[in-house]
Amino acid sequence: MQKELTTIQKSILDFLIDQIKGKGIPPTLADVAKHFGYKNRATVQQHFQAIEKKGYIKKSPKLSRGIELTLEDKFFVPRPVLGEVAAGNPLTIYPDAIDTVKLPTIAKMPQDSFLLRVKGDSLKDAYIFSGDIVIVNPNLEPKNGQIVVAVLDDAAVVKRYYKKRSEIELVSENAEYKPIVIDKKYPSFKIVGIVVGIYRSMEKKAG
Amino acid sequence: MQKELTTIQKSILDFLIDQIKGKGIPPTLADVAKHFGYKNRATVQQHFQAIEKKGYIKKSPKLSRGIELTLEDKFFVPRPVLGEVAAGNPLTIYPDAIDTVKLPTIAKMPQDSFLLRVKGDSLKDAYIFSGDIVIVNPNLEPKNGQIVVAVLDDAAVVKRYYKKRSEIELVSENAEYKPIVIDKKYPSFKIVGIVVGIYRSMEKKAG
DNA sequence: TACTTTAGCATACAAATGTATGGCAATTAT
DNA sequence: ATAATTGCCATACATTTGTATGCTAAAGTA
Repeated sequence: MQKELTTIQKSILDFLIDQIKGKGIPPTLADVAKHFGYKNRATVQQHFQAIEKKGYIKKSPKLSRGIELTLEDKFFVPRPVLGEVAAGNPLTIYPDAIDTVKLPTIAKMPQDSFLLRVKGDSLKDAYIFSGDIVIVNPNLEPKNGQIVVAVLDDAAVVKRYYKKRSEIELVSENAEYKPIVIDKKYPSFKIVGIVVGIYRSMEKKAG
Repeated sequence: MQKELTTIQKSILDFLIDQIKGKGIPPTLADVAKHFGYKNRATVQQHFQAIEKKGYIKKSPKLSRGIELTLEDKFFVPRPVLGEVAAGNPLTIYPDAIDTVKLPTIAKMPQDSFLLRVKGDSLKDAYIFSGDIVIVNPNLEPKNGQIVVAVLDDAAVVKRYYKKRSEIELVSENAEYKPIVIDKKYPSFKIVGIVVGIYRSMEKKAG
């Protein structure tokens, strides 16, 4: 059983995961200190010791960057699924994480990106299906033809994005659904992010 | 265009790949020196310079373990893609997808899953498409109805698995392809593993 | 109140690490 | 024959890196 991490310890562990999974190489004490604005490596050192004591990482003494994640089998990283998003008709976004999926480490998770589970089949011609997990990057500008997550009056949809002169079209890749057309001035409309990847677990589907 | 590596440079690069892929963290000069029996780090240093000059790696100056591989896809950094596998007709497994990875290396992989890129559309009704990455676990026994990777005469296929009395049926989820029926005694048939997940990147598909 | 945990700082030090320079022998190319 | 490349070694040096120790302060707990 693992003890609870404090908020700061958690954020440091997140940074470690981010670096190891993202950059492929664990950071040094100095790297972490710099990232968090610490003036001293010893501060990070002590955080590492605390995190290791609680069993979340393992350190190889004297070895530079000798930090290993002990979390899991390394092939999958647990990530929170923030909500459900409709590929057909709009669905409500839940404020808290609704689920956790084990995301394969190959899946590129850019900084700040998050996961949503897709409901509905309006994107079936784009090969996205109900139950799939989409990886959403909120820091990218949508380009025409990309699949985006958008919010309309507190409901979220996954659609293909097309910018027109004075309006934005959100298109389903399923003839049964008609495009949603939004005037640019529409108040409660917002692009949440771009879908950069899809993951689907086969574990429970045997037939 | 990349220049040819010498035999020694190649073996050092192989070691680098092996460490980065396998251990997850690039080695230091001293690590490499020790592995090859060099009495001096400078020797490795010079090999690195030569290899970098030829474009196979990139070094971050002054940074410990600051070696990056430039060959690869980067998208699949944590795991090499071992080859392509046919969802339609059998396809040969390419050993040169990443030139150091051959099928036997499966045994060498520290964890228990590997990746294959799917070609063909025979599983489109199972929502797996050409270009998708399937995550394969070789340590599971196939159950009826599960999607498996199998090898038939040096070619690999992804199909749904059904065990009959005296034979095994590999079924495509696409009416255009007929099931492959294999007698259990068939010599060059082997189940490689079970597909436990699918990952698809959207990066390059903008339309 | 006293004690523990958390969070941060400063300083000091040994070892690890990357780098620069020069030397030497063998091979290969010009 | 000369030059360039390859492969390896030695030494020296500045940083980087991990570690140890002690100090301060805030917050929570017994």
